[in-house]
Amino acid sequence: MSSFLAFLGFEKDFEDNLSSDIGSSIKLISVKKGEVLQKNGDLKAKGFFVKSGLLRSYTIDNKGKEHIFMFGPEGWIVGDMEFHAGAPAALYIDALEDSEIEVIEPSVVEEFFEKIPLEQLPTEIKRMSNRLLVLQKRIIMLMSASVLERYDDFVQTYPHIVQRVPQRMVASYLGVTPEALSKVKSEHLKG
Amino acid sequence: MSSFLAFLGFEKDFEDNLSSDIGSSIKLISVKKGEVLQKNGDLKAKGFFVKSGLLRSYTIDNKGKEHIFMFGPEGWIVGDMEFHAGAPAALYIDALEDSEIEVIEPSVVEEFFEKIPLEQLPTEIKRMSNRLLVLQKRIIMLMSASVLERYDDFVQTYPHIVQRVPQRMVASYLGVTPEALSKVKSEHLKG
DNA sequence: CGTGGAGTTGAATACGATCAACACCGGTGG
DNA sequence: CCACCGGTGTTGATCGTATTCAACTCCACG
Repeated sequence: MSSFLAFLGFEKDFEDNLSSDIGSSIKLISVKKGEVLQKNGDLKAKGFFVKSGLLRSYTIDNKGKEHIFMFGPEGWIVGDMEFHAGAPAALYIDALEDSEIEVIEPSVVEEFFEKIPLEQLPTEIKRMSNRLLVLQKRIIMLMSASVLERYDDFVQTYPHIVQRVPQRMVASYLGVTPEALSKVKSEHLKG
Repeated sequence: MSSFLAFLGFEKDFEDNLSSDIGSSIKLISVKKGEVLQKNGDLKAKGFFVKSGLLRSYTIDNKGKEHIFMFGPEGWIVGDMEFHAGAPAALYIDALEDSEIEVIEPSVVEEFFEKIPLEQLPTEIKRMSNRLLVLQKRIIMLMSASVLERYDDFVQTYPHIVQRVPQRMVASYLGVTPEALSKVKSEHLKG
């Protein structure tokens, strides 16, 4: 049984496939680097379970600048929380590497609720609450930590991601420009 | 049945008491304005269901500045997501008004999982996912919206809160200084 | 009255954004 | 093999915005 409630929380579950849980409504696709899976404004946002490769979700503000909301390496589920209301998607989602993706239709979530074994529930709940914790921490960092502190925290929390994405995307995730991150890092080395 | 999974997601549930669900491990307390319910570093963070009054959760950064993470008016549950790991609390929680509070021990969450009626589950899940959506939106706003945009969004989303807390606390929630918010607002009126 | 918290305003400062130039590297094609 | 190119990252100069520090007003409350 894979982590399905995790759809809601983008939780990691490395071991198996979603499709073994719920046969219907899940299809496997291959996407190439740069391919867009979901656009801002799309109706009926979907979930994307990453079997291999790397996705990202992001917004584009009214000045055309990208802001990365999250990265999705193997075993993670990338999705837009707007999905549950059937509301238009707030996030873009595209591939940073060639990837194998299982696409989860919103309707499957309902289906899942009727099928979940009870003993599985606490685990799923913990995974969701863990995601809430991650978002809580991100908000606190954005409000109260310096760029350097946020960068150090990111490197420590996601060391594998740092090596796979260009630095300008880390900057985007941290909420600063690539130039600012570059300068802060070089300042740090001198200090 | 009140919203208990909501503990994880700070969800609102106006109608009834938590204590009717699970007799044990819940105690009712009265706190006065200014009273501190939880400190940063406390072991075993608790949940606080607000029967009446108003709570807030916040951090204090290494320069001594407060940053409000959330407000908790009647019917909301305020808590620190660190609770689930038994980790030290990351947030302070105190009362902005005299309040009646039901204190939820972490152990009760486990107990709840064994008792929840199945037909209640989808509702609880939706509430949790709604909280994830709220946090997602907050992150996006912090990264991509101006102070004025964030303020307008806050007023529209929580009109009742704006009237009950001093403006400096709204500024703290938005991630700016009270002076900056004051100036942005007066600029806006002229324009 | 007087006191303290809240909000506003102004001046100086700090920090990140913006704009521009350049070095570096990895591919591609001549 | 080399010349070219696009993407990336660095650095510098300038600009804009929020922070900081300070003074002042306003009000609620003793």
